[in-house]
Amino acid sequence: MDASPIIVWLRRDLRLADNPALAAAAAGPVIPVFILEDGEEIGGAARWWLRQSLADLRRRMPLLLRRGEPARVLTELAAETGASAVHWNRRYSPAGAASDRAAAAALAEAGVAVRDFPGNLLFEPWTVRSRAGEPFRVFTPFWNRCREHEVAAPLPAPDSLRGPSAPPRGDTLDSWRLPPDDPEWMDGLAAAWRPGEDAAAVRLADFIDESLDQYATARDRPDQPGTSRLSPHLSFGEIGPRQLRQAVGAASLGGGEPFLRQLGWREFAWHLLHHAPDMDRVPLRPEFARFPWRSDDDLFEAWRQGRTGYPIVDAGMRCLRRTGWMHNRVRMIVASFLVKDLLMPWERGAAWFLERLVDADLAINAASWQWVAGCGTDAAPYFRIFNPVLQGEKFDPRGRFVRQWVPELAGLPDLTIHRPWQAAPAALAKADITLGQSYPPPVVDHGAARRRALLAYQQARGAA
DNA sequence: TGAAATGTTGGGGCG
DNA sequence: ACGCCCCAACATTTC
Repeated sequence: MDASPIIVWLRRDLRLADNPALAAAAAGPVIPVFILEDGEEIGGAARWWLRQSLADLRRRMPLLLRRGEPARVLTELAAETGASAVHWNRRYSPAGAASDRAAAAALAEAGVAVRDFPGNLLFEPWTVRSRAGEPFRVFTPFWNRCREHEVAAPLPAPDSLRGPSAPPRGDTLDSWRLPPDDPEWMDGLAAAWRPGEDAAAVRLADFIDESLDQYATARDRPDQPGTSRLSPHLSFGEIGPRQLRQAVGAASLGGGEPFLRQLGWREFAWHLLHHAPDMDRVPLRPEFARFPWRSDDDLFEAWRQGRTGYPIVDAGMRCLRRTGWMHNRVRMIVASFLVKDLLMPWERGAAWFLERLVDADLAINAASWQWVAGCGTDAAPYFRIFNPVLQGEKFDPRGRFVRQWVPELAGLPDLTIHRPWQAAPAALAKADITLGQSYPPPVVDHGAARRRALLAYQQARGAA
């Protein structure tokens, strides 16, 4: 007689390798299921990625698709298939954890065993504590403490997966209509990315071969391919952090430490969100609740479309629109510009990032925007204001990145590519640029904007 | 994981 | 030869 099957509920862990929930079930018949949850908030670019990633996974395992409330879907599926247990790898967002608790309760009620596993983070957020037993609020001591913890080695993919003798039926992927009906920017995503576990492994191997050794310095250069570009693969769990840690550690190249440190920021963000579940909406520093933001739809639209008149900002925003991704250095620059030069509330920028980033990650996004805005606990001080011209000249010195995404400026010489309004009339004419027509003049003067931001900060601090 | 304002120093032009 | 001034260049402070 066939052993009763185990349901493996896959979420943002769309992989076969290093998947503890799957590995623990694979000895007998397995029913892997992905559930499209009612009311789940997922941005347009992420929906596109999810569609591709699920399609890829279904070519490699008999993945069942169902939609609805997980507690109901899973109890029904267990009853239908006679499954004895449901496995999953834990998730850590407030909504995700609540949904998991509800599912666990319903399954227990129905007499179905539940086993949950760690696998999407290196360290469970509640296990990292200071000597005093408190959660950390500053990155460096957090990361130092993490290094004292053991990390399990990644698990191999199961040798084989066996389904039940009578496989249940589910939805078709197409019926979910995941990607928005907007071909204009879907094409850009398709040209830039190949979702899926195999593609993630190739990307990791290429990164280690080509870029890891110089990562410490090259990672700051948007004009060079120095970063891993693994973020969307990691976000969807096509590769797990333990796999990254092992692969990079084994390479023992120069960039290993700084790369793992970046993984550390991911861990820290989820640590913070675990202990401050409203961090995506509420500033961690309470005095920022009364900050005099100036929401302005026209300026926000200029930022979103990449028409601020600051080339490095516009290049980044257009790259995001087109590819669903932006270099981390450029994310800091455009975020600083929105929050400090335009005095716009950081939540508006955060919402746009979640809508358009293929690597949209609730915790990292909230922690990073709060870091830039200065309202996080371990944040850049508010008076630390990026100058978009100097940042551009420092990190894109030949203007290669700007020329790629703001082609109307391509004819300007390197000397003025980051400050076209200072180019000589002859140089503008030669490059076929008319400021105000082919390219906008700066929407704000950075010097004046900086002074205004400092004033607003003092005002908010005084009022607190 | 800043940048601007302010302070200090030392070489060289010049009367 | 000497003192004075100018101003890069660098360092420190401030936001």
